[in-house]
Amino acid sequence: MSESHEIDERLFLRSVARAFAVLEVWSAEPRALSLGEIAKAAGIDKSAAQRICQTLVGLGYLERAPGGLVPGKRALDRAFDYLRITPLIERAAPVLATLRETCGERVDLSLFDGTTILYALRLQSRREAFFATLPGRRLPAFCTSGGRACMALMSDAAVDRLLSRSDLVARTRKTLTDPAAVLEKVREAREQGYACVMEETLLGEVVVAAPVTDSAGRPVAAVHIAGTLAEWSEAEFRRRFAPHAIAAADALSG
Amino acid sequence: MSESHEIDERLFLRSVARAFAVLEVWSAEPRALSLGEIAKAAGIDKSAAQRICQTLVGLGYLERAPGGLVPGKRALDRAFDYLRITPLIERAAPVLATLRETCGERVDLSLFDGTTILYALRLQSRREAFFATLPGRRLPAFCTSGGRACMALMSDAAVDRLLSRSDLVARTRKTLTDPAAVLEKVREAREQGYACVMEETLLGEVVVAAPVTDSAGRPVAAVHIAGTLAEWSEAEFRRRFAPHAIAAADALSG
DNA sequence: CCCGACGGTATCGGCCTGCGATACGCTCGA
DNA sequence: TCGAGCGTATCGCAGGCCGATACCGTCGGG
Repeated sequence: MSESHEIDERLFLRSVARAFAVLEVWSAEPRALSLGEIAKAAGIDKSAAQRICQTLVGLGYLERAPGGLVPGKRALDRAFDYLRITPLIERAAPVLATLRETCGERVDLSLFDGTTILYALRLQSRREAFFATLPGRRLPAFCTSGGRACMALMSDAAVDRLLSRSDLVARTRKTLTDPAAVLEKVREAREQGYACVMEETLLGEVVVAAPVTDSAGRPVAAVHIAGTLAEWSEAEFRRRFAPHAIAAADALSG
Repeated sequence: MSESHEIDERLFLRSVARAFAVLEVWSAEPRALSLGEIAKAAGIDKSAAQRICQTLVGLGYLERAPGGLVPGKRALDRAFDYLRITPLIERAAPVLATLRETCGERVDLSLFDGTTILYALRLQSRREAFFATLPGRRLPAFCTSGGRACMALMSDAAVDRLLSRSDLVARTRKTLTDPAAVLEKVREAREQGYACVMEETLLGEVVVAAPVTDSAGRPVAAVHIAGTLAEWSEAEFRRRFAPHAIAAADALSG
């Protein structure tokens, strides 16, 4: 995913890393897990798993449940800290609310992180029952509208590097997995100022997205507007909503 | 806050606990922090803070920012794991969406945790711009509608214990801080099946809440409906929305 | 019925890892 | 020109963590 910058291993705390490796087990296996399962999935022995889990339960980051252990409520506190401290989130909330009212479709703010995007704010549309539309969801950048919008602000070489580090696996039968094809879409987004993705993460879904930059002009996030092909044609959706996405993203940039 | 169950200290990993102590520093000091500040706030020396922060940056749980370090995006992934695994959240999402449509006011699902409640799902009303209405926010149980609704399902003795462990500090000039007065409100909630709190956490705000139980009948969460006194009288708000809160909470219980 | 596999729990000696004192170069503002 | 911060880097000692091992339940199958 994102290895940040090769950390000096002399200052690396193995026990801390193993504790987080334990917490991360549930992202691949979302159910109550036993000590043995945790140990195997995290690549540690049962003794270490025992010590780590006891500690994490004591701290509230894991909870005992019928059938084993599950993530604890403390995880929500840490996420809240992140959302509260990040100025972009605070600025984006009212902008997205307005956008949602104007457009009537689902609008999202996603954060650009390495080879992925991460939904931070999501305002569902009235008609769509939100299921699995929770903040914190992470998707690959290469096949999402927000990801491509962000890539559009990078050089072709940087886009190539990102794509080469990505796991280019198709999520639907329409997902583009050829790096050259993705790059072509990124170039189109660069020219238009927004990206449009059709059914590449969810069949029947059309999404336009515009990039949000930091003060140095680097892409850090994207504003998405998502609709369904049951109600819109691609051309009509682009024409109608792309300008709004761009305007909102601009308001949040810099 | 919630010490769960006194953990065997022979199996307690000090280095892991210190790493989380570092992460938790930002909940009291929501801004970019330097190593020295982190060390002082977490009660460790600068060397330990250096090693822990290097490790957490490498793992993505902290990020470098102008002026110091801030929480990292990985926190959102862990919160997502929690929300995805907890069956109550999944069941609650469509119920709250319907409730939001029916009532037109802000509706929340809060989780009952020790002496506090924790907002897990929040659907803002159309007219209110949401600011600081993020999931993950934690409030004391004693002065919130959801907290009192949950306490109503406990024995008086258990409520007393909870109140004695709580920090009974007023949030507004209307907050009840006398344990006996709070207990009286809890008894009222026990009789009525829901709690109503007026301006005790936010001036001008009225909230009704009903408790959600697990299969053993223990309170685990609450459904809130919140409005403003600019639009509603207490009596009218209770009459109109309490039945909906109770119905939704019942649907999620057991 | 007894066994083996699995659950969680507990113990312990030894080694390696994390500890914390210390020092360095840098950028501020006084 | 300081001194107080900042982040960074080093290093020997000590003791905290490691992981093998064992224990006691509860299953379900042979």
